[in-house]
Amino acid sequence: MYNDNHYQYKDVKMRCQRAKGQGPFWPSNGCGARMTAPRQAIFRTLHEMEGHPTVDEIFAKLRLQFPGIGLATLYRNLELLRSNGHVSAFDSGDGKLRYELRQKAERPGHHHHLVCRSCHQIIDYMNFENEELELVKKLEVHLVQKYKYQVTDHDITFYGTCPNCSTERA
Amino acid sequence: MYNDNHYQYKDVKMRCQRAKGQGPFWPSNGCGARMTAPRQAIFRTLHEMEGHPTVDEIFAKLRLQFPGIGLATLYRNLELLRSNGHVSAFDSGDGKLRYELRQKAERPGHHHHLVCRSCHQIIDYMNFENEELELVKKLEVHLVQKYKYQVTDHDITFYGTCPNCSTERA
DNA sequence: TTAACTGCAAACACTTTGCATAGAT
DNA sequence: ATCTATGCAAAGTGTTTGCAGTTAA
Repeated sequence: MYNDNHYQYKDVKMRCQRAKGQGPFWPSNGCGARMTAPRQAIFRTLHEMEGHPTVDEIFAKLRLQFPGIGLATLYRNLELLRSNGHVSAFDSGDGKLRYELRQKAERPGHHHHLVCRSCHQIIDYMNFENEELELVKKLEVHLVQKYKYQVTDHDITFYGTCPNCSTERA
Repeated sequence: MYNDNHYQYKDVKMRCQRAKGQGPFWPSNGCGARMTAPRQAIFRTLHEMEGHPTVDEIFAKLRLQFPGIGLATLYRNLELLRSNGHVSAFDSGDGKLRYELRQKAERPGHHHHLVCRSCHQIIDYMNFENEELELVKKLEVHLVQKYKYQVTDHDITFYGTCPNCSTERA
């Protein structure tokens, strides 16, 4: 049973996950995905969170608003969102997946990550110029030609040691 | 007990993991790391393997040469090697870590990854020109200045669908 | 009305840890 | 002689799955 039902639907468009070429949006499109209160709460929580929360961080916050929700529901929805492209999953090296809304509003420019190998802090950066975009485009075209991959996205991550961890060791 | 002892030490230089500024190399440097038969076999196996094997793939091959070795030993050594920088760990998105010798010989040029979101196949590519190197350098300098990170390395990954998985879905 | 979704708990897969023993230096 | 590494098994951790009941459409 859903323990809490006071959230209203948002204008969330969820692409159909099962068939291609079918009506692409939720709700009532015949592709199966339904908007429920727990799912609604998950969207809401993700929108409210900053950074790259882990599943348990999301779950903790979620439970404040929606006490009865189960962890499995969160996992199932995150996977659904990921496969729909609404959310991206990211492994910072500590074994826990971290999630992030792909577009909090309307594609605010993609960013990349700067990860501390020691404490797993993650910094976003988005200092890309045309230069980067050109290079990436070039690489993509090359990869498509050479390997016949349909490239959908990319990820650039720098690893290192954050100021805190540097001074700790020094 | 070590069940197999017919491997000889190699000229593997393992950086000390515990203190900085101390004698940096193994063996007999006082930093604690010792070369043992199982460890030797792990090095050897990694050298022999292509691609980005998972732990169980490494373990399977390892057992052929060194039947008595324990899985925990492999994990412990991979972590040691990773922290020493001899090996890099990489998550392709299927939840299993994949390992790769950082330098099979003498830094043969780093490569990046092209990952299939569907079957998790990984292709290496190394088509980087000066262009890329310059861009990356520029970004690194920027990141160091702005965030005070000591950047040690980076990773560029393209995601998409491989030819096999594309045709399967079509 | 029916097919999707949920919560719970049990199962899972991968990794880490405790401990007594073996081994490198 | 000392202190690290090993193998085994048990514990841990994060994630997935089976199921009976609930709910969106």
